[in-house]
Amino acid sequence: MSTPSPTEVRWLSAGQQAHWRAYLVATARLQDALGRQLERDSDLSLSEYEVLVRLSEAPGRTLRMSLLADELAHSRSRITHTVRRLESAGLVERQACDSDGRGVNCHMTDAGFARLEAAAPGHVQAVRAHLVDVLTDDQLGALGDAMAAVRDALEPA
Amino acid sequence: MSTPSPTEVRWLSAGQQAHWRAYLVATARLQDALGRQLERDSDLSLSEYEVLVRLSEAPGRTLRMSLLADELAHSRSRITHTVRRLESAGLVERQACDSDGRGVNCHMTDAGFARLEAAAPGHVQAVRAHLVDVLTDDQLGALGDAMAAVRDALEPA
DNA sequence: AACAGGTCGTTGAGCCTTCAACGACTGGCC
DNA sequence: GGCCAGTCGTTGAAGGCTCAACGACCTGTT
Repeated sequence: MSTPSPTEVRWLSAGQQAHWRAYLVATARLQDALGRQLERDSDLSLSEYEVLVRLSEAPGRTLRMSLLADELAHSRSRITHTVRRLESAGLVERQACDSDGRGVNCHMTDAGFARLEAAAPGHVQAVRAHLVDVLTDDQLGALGDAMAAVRDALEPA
Repeated sequence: MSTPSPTEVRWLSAGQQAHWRAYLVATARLQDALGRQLERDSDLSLSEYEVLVRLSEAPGRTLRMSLLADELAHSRSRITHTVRRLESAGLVERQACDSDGRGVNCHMTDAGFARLEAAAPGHVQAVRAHLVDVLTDDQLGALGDAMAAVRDALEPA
């Protein structure tokens, strides 16, 4: 046989499909609720918040654009746009990268840190209310392990 | 005490945070990969695909707009826009709703069904490759149960 | 030293979603 | 019957993300 026969489609079982759809709906509702809470209480989008969190943990509160993109699994273009908004809000500033002329360092300002400090409690509270406190410790652990496997299987090839 | 003291913030433990972030990154990568596959192979967005799937399962391949919105956890406005695109592609058509003068029924055309049949194998294959086949049955079950709990806790209040 | 291929970050157009406002209709209540 | 609050679906503007293309820079090769 020169042509490999188009193998039969392996559909999902009823159970698998139910799990998959639970994931889809829950994810949609979760992102909606969290984004809405942040926007309402802190005037930040989820993307902006995530960028601020990573910067707050980085040495010197500074991270290269490409690292931000990789860690958050966002496109470079998306990071550029998000950082531009953060910069025009005074929460972040760009600096040239010493070691690489192409690179751009993103540095969190004091105003940015203060904004994050103000936003974090409400966000964490929402993550608890809608996810962490809804699950048992074992459930959250299993969820995390499964998603870690998915994440690792989807290494940016 | 008339004013309830602002209770201390209950931050996430290191483990909880790791699980939460695994979820965030995996979700971002997963939606990216699935959306890209559908767009590339079938010229459909994920939203459009989801609408077609629900219609294909409905009696008469017809569903009210509000039901579509609720089942998919999408806003009504979003459903309107998605259906408008599907309609102008000839995959769907709108009909008045007999029982409710406000309602609009969305009916899947034969072309729509054919388009879904063509798109489904590749999509299912991608869901398998990136999620189902990456996990054990138990892991997928645990993931589904956890997400079902999250979904139910986030009933559109 | 010059080049080729790759990476980094940006840009602007196009698409999708959100948001607020609206008209049409319904159902309960007086 | 008439009102009134609420639901349904739509609309258009605004905002965020994707995509393709680009200039600048780096690295290894010759």
